[in-house]
Amino acid sequence: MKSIFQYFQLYNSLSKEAENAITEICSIIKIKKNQELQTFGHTCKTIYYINKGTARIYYYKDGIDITESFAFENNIIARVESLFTGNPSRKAIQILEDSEIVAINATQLFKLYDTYPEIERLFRKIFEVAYVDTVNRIEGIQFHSAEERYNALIAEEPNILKKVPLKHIASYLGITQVSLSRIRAIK
Amino acid sequence: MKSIFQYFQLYNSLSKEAENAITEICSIIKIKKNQELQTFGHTCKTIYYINKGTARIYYYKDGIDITESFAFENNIIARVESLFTGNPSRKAIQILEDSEIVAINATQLFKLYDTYPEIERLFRKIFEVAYVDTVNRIEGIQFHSAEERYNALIAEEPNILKKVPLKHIASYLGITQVSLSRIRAIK
DNA sequence: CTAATCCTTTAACATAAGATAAATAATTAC
DNA sequence: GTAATTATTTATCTTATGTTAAAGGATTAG
Repeated sequence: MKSIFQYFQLYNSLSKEAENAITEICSIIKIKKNQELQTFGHTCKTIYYINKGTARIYYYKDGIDITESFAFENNIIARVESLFTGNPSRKAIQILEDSEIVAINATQLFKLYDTYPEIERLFRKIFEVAYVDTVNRIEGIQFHSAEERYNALIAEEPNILKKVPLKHIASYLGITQVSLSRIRAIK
Repeated sequence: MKSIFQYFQLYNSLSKEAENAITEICSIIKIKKNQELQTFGHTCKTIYYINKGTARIYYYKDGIDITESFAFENNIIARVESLFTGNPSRKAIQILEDSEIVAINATQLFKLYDTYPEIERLFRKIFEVAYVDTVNRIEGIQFHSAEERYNALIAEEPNILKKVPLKHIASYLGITQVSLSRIRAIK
């Protein structure tokens, strides 16, 4: 298991004091499959890091459950549309496998930015990369067929089929479950 | 015409020294319609602010010209997939109306981050908002019809039809020009 | 272990958007 | 101002994906 500080190291190295300051505002959550880590309607004040397990961000669109994104081991998950705007989130975070999660108190984190520019820099870089990933995802959505998008997802995250129900993969890909089933049947 | 510092003020206020430091690394570019502000293949080292005019980021996908995004007066435009990764950009920036552009030298800007945490914070916030916009755009692409997306774009940017050829609007919406023409004919 | 619930597939039909081609309309270059 | 180029529309045919319904599998609760 890679620690959160090894993950941070990929973006920006931190002094021991900065690491300690972050440790102070983190807590570990053990949470079971199908539980809600965060629910709808509140302003998001937490950034999560997945030590172990799988989660998804989802919302309801015309009463239908839509998966916005998945997060797997050793990655960050946050509802940025609320975290960065202060608006209440229309989205929830659901756990898809029994998980161990680090919860970072974002209110306190943003205060640490004043004392530790290195921490502000770390999270700036983390979200810059997430931003680039999102820009690239648009290209995938607009210019690949559903079949191509499905194959690309499997190639990128080969274990996803063991971790995530197909209905969530379908909505993440922007297609119906029936369509996904048809695509899978062809092979 | 709103100055770039009035625009920055919306995100984070700057000391006079920080403003001066930024001014030092900016230059003004006057550039005519249909010119390329930046071309393919180089690592992007510039962030642009549009004082006046219109621009788009585009790329070729299987030989077809695709518009990734538009930028209008008093907004930032940057090829973040190159700026934040250091990879050469597959994308170019084209000017769509005679324009006046502020070019910010990003290499020097990133150096200023070390001296002026307030500048790092400013750009962190600018790109956090851009990131949120991109996350929201995915929702629009996946769960609205082409007609709904077209209507939403017109509602959000009513003057776009005077500024931008329909073929660019079509590729931005992820549809063919023929499809867009059909959608427009219905009304 | 069994019943109930939830997940996935299959089938039949409907529809939005793609592909290609050709006709107009608008813009640009000389 | 005219010719050449570029942009937009229209028409026809094709195809991927949506919609609805129903059946078969898998998982979960008691």
